[in-house]
Amino acid sequence: MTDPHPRESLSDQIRRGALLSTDCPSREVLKRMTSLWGLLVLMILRDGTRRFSDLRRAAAGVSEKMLAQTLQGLEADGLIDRHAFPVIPPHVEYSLTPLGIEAAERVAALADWVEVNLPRVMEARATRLAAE
Amino acid sequence: MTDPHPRESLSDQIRRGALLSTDCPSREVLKRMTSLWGLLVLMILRDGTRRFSDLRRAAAGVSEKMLAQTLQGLEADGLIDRHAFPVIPPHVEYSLTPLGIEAAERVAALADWVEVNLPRVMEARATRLAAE
DNA sequence: CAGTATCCCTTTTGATACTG
DNA sequence: CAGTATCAAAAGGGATACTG
Repeated sequence: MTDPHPRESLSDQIRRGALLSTDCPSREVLKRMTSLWGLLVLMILRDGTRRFSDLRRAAAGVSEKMLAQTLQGLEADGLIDRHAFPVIPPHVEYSLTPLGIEAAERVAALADWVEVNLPRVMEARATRLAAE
Repeated sequence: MTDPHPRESLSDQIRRGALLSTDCPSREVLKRMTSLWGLLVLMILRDGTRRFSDLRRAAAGVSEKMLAQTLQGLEADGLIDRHAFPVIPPHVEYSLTPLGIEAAERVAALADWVEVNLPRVMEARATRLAAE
């Protein structure tokens, strides 16, 4: 079994097809982080610990199924912690791990860039539309 | 028509549902940037101008349909430039716009983080698996 | 070469109902 | 409360054939 991530530049990895190739796990990790709900969960949890139902409210529009799926994926990746209190009714809290804090920062940087530059993007779309 | 992006903190926008709400265009922009092919195209073009067929080779596995669709989306967003030479056979070159260069940097930062920290993520997944 | 058009299959997602 | 199970709807994406 060869290491799919030798020490070479990122663009070299792209050329070699290692980065994000179908069989590279990084693709899945990136997907979970940049999916709409994954991204929202990471950003919401930057503000602190949240319960399942809090997250449902904060990530407006998410279904129970998708939220549960998203949380499980991020937890498996080690980006968030799940702490269940053994009480009835159930009480479960989610929070970012140190790894998740780092990840959330990058994701937030990207989302922030889009928010800040959205006017420029919208202008580009309008200009293009007007030209037709 | 009210401005969906007033000057308030990002987390306030999330709470208000403005960021990435179904009817906010930022969601679509982010989606194009973080889609597998969108991300790859942005990163490949960081190395310089490429022709359509070059991109097909560089982004191994992409279909003509998806590449064309991706390029049109990124072009409409003002992230890449399309320059068609009026010759036969056709010759079309794609490159990053100044806006696209900024965007590509953020995307690359995220992808780099995932690549660098993949071992930590994989370890988290393995640990979790072993605990069952 | 650089696409577009069409068909079809797979994956994703949402609604709803149910459980510990 | 915090999920799981199930089914139907919708979107995503590939293979192929065709065009300027």
